[in-house]
Amino acid sequence: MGNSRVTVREIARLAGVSVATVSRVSNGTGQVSPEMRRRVLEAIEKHGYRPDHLGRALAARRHGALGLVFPGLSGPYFTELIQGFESEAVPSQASVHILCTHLREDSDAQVLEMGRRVDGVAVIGGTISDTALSRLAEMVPVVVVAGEAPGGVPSIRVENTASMAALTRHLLVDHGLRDLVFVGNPEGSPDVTQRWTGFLDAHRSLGLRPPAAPVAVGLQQADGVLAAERLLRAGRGVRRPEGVVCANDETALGVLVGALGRGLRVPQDVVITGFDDAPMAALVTPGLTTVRQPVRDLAAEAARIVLTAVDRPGAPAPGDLVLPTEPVLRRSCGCPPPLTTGGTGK
Amino acid sequence: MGNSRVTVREIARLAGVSVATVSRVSNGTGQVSPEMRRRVLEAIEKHGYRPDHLGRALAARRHGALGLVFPGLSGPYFTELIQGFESEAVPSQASVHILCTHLREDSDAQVLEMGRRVDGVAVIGGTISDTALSRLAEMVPVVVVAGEAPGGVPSIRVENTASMAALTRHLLVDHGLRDLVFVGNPEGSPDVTQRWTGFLDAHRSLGLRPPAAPVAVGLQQADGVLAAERLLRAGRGVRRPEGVVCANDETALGVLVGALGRGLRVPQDVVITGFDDAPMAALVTPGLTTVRQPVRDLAAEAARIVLTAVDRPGAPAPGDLVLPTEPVLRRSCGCPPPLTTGGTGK
DNA sequence: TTGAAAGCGATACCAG
DNA sequence: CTGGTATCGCTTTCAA
Repeated sequence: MGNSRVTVREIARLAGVSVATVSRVSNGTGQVSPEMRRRVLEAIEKHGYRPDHLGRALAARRHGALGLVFPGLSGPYFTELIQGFESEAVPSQASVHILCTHLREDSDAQVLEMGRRVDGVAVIGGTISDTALSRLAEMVPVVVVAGEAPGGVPSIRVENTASMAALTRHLLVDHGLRDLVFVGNPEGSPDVTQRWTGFLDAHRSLGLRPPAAPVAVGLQQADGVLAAERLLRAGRGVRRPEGVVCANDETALGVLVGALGRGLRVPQDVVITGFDDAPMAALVTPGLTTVRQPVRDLAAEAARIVLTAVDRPGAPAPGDLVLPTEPVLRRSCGCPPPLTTGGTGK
Repeated sequence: MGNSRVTVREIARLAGVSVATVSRVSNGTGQVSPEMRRRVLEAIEKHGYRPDHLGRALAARRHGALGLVFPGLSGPYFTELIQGFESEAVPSQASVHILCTHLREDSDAQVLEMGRRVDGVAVIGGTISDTALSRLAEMVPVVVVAGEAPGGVPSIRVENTASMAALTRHLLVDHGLRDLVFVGNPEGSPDVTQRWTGFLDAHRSLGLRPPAAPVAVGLQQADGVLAAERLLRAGRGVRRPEGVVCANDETALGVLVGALGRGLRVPQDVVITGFDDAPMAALVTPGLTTVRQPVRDLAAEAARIVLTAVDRPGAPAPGDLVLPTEPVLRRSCGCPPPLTTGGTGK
């Protein structure tokens, strides 16, 4: 009961009305007499008619879809991002197209192709070239998430530098640590670049010499394990750092696993910090000191920006939004355990 | 230099040819004289014409898009799944729509709505109701991934029961362990159901009594930490299990972190195993004993099945595919460390 | 209030 | 080879 191949014309014929009337009824637009409406609804019901998305989209010249471009999604961060984005898109009847440019050569072309299939796009910072980004922005509304956007393109990100500097200062001043290392590749993502900058800033403002270079690894847990292997191997001339400041929670957890697996005690033998405040951060033993960032809100707001731009092509660009972040001190930096389990703040 | 608002008619007029010829040139179909072709290409180039996706889709009555439905993506498993799916879809010019039904009430309706926007859908098992699945299958080709499909709908999954039984037997027989527990919720996903069955089978075939119930938690790392808290708390009358068999690697890693964080030694104090052979499994210390499953292939094959069905509507359903899996014995079950780091296999 | 008809942008059949 | 034209399914003037 309800072949999906039924068209407006079909319904119009069966109800003995014009296609215009069927369209009006099925969209609730315009005025239709009760009698006509009844006849149409009956036919619609009986044949399970649902207006074809393509026909409608072509007439409206609107896809009813939003795009989301990733470098190569992995881990809780991207999961949150997708869900936050969806939480705004779905209620607006917009489906979500995703594209992982991960390691592909033709990613610029693919993103442009996506631009022809959606009404607007959110691009994660550091994913495609600025030229591609600008060209994309010429075809549809675009917002850059967690990164800098070329002129005219709005962006949204979280505060990285100051909070990472604060966290680093906490380690240097409150815990009196020296020999900190930074785990993460500043080349890879704008977020990491800014966090590395914050790490350096903290050192400099205290007149301390920061390490010359970061431990440039990726952002996955496995990368953290690799970093731990490099940093924490027993003895061997190389001095073990007092603290490992990681670009995100995932790598921090990887380092933590690596440390614990080697029999090291955290924070007594080595201090470890992350960035994100992922669910795991509060659960591991010891709890992970980190910086809380509102990933879900970030993505939801990105979706809102794009949707608004789609609805009102004339509106002024929203510029660059920066969402606040907040250090969360737990046991892994040497702070005393909180009175209740879990995080410090509510 | 190329406004995207140019249409076939525009190009036709500018090149002094008919729209049919423009279409032929831009699609490479039919025969066109070199002279015409040159004129058309020139106009196309000059105005940066690219055929509109909606117009084309409507004419072809084909969206050029595939859908992927998740329960609520999280962790490396879903990451792999998406990338595997994309790896097949993208070369076929199909964009990927995703939908996370996670915790939403109207997920059935949303999946049906998706069915109207794509040419075919892959649904992760246990995500939507069987009725919704059947109705979806009436509108577009569908394949169920990692789950059972109602009659007529093809499915693809990995072998779970036998490999989990083999792994469990290994613990019971080769390592002489008793008091094993299973971490994972069989209600939540078909994969877990089958793994729990395998766990039970191994006990029964050896005449041993398995635990009455699993530790029913989710599939994320955080759930593993919670399970560890419940299972490994010090002393307290409750006897600590000798081995913790987890439904996937993520929870196993969570349990591992929980165990190490409590100062327990693995495998000496407690044995831990997973399922997936995620990248982390080979990297942690001790290496995680697990079962390797080809997640990427699973998703790629799912995409292939859908694409084939889309291209050849008449073709017979491919039935139910089961991809092989393979136990990977590492240190966490008590096996001796391998000669080289990493897994046992190649 | 209702219907006829003109698009939306592209494809493909059928003559010429 | 090439062009005119119907068609895909729906929305939306514009008259009646």
